[in-house]
Amino acid sequence: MTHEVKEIFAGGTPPAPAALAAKVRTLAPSMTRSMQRVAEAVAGDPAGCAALTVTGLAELTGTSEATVVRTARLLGYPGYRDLRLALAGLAAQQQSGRAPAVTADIAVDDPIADVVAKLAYDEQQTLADTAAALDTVQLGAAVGVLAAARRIDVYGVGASGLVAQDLTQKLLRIGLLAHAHNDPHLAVTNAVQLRAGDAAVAITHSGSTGDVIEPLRVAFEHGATTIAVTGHPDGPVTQYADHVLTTSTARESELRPAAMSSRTSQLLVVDCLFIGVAQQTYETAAPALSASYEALAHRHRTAAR
Amino acid sequence: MTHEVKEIFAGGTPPAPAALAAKVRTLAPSMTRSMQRVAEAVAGDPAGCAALTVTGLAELTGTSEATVVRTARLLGYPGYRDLRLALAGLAAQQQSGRAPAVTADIAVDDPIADVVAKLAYDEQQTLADTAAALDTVQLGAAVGVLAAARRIDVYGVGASGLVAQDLTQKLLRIGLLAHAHNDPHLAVTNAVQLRAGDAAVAITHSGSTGDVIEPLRVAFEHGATTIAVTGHPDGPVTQYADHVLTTSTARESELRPAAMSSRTSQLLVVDCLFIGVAQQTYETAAPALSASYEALAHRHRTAAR
DNA sequence: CCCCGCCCCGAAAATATCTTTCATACGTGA
DNA sequence: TCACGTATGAAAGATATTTTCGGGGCGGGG
Repeated sequence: MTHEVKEIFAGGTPPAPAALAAKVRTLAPSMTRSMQRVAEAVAGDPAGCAALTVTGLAELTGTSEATVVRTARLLGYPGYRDLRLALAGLAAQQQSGRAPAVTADIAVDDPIADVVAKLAYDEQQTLADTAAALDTVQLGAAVGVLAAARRIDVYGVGASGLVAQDLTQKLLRIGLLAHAHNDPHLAVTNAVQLRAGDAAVAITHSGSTGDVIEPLRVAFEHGATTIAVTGHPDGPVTQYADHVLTTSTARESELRPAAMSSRTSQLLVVDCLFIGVAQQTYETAAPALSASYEALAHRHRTAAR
Repeated sequence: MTHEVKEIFAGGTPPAPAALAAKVRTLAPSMTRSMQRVAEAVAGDPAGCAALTVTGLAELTGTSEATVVRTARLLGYPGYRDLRLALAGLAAQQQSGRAPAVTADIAVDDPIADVVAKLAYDEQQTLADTAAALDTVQLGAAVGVLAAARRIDVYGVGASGLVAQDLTQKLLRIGLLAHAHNDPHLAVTNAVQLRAGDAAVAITHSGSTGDVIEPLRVAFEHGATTIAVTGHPDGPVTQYADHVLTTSTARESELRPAAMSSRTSQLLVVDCLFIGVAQQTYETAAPALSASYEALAHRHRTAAR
């Protein structure tokens, strides 16, 4: 069963071009120890690994050929051969293009200027990873669903709750009927009302937040079209999701909780959703946007510009 | 014998990195007809050829596998396998070189993939700008204020309200007494309670949002230390701010409201504040962080492994 | 005009590489 | 402790690559 799911997922995701490091991080938790060793080697030294055959990489990581192939599959490639090609591409990009730039962790005694630089760099990296790994087909489908939905419910708690509210605020601005639910009970209560033609969006980094999965399940079972925005596409939440949008998972450190970069990633996805929907509903969205600007204008003391 | 010579030559020339087209031209005269066909195909469509096996490329060029291998040798690679890897690298380079052309605005008819690329690029740009423009002295001072504050009130409405909540969530996690106010009336009511030793933070992009300025003024006048996070440091809000943190102002377009990039910018500033405070209060912050992780753990259905 | 020899070229054998299968060992929960 | 499911590597099986080898075109000499 589990394998079936994995294979379907792998099939749906076309071979990643340069978002490999991100994918490794995203999928690392669902990997076995041996596979993690392989993934680590691959992410750590793309150029070096590209020079190795299956057997070589297996020996290097102290595993077997089978494990290497399995890892390649999990990362979304048909086999090791293709992973190797992608690796070669990645290596070439790294070498020619931008600085590989070592992301040092933020330390307790870093001066504040370093903190700013490191944080900015990390968030930029997160954005790049997310954009590279985002499945545009799924995104397009999700946009279509939202644009056509009679009503949109968005679920998220904690840090993801803010992202849910952000999406809702934006959708409301272009005249769509959206609502963000923070309270799990109320969320479920409202989810019961949904039916075919409605849309439900669940936002959860872990992919296993019960408080968010539950309303999505109810919405799903009542016939609403469901969308999951998660960093763990193999988590339980995807069971009830018609469309899955994957956010990138950056490694966290003691001082920097995962919530920070997952939020950046989620916001990018949400922004893409919003722009996509705005494009599709441009006729109504544009006037609605201007209207909301004007309505807000008088809340500013002086026209600041 | 002839082979010996070729091998020596190949050995002396390290695998070409990206100067493949040049090499093809240089060596073309010394190639036989069939080999020229292969070389031409390779130079003309690296990406396409990288996807082909020896047999595939042989068929495409109407030649045989042997000829393909011979061509690869002539180009300086040990065999076709290595040529293929180089080809993949070249293709990746070409593609990435094309990407930076996304400076343009987002148009109504942009395909979804372009939207993703442009949004990601813009937000990255915003981050870079913000980090570069951020006054680390002011930031350091603000961090000191928050770390020492008895109580922290954060004001923000609309999109900035979410940023206010984000900051509050984080500060609460490390054991500080923080509260976000969305309701302007309640915000003012609470601001009256503040006094010296307390801190108030106002978040407003325009710098002229009355609903946010008002509570900050009250807090300021009651002796609290005040911090403004704004994109318009010359706006009214700074009158009542002891410390001003400037967020970057990106141009907005019809489809992309200013709220989008200002939010990115604000979040970076808020993250920097948070990390700074966490550093200064590390002794208490670290245990508080771990505690909040554990408290949350049981809200996840299954340990995602 | 025909013959001879050189070397380009591709078919097929030989080899390397990748993939799949299967049995074992490991860890986990009852 | 046992039973079950899962992870893992050894080896068989399938592909891809490389090598070998002989046919055949082309130019020069007879």
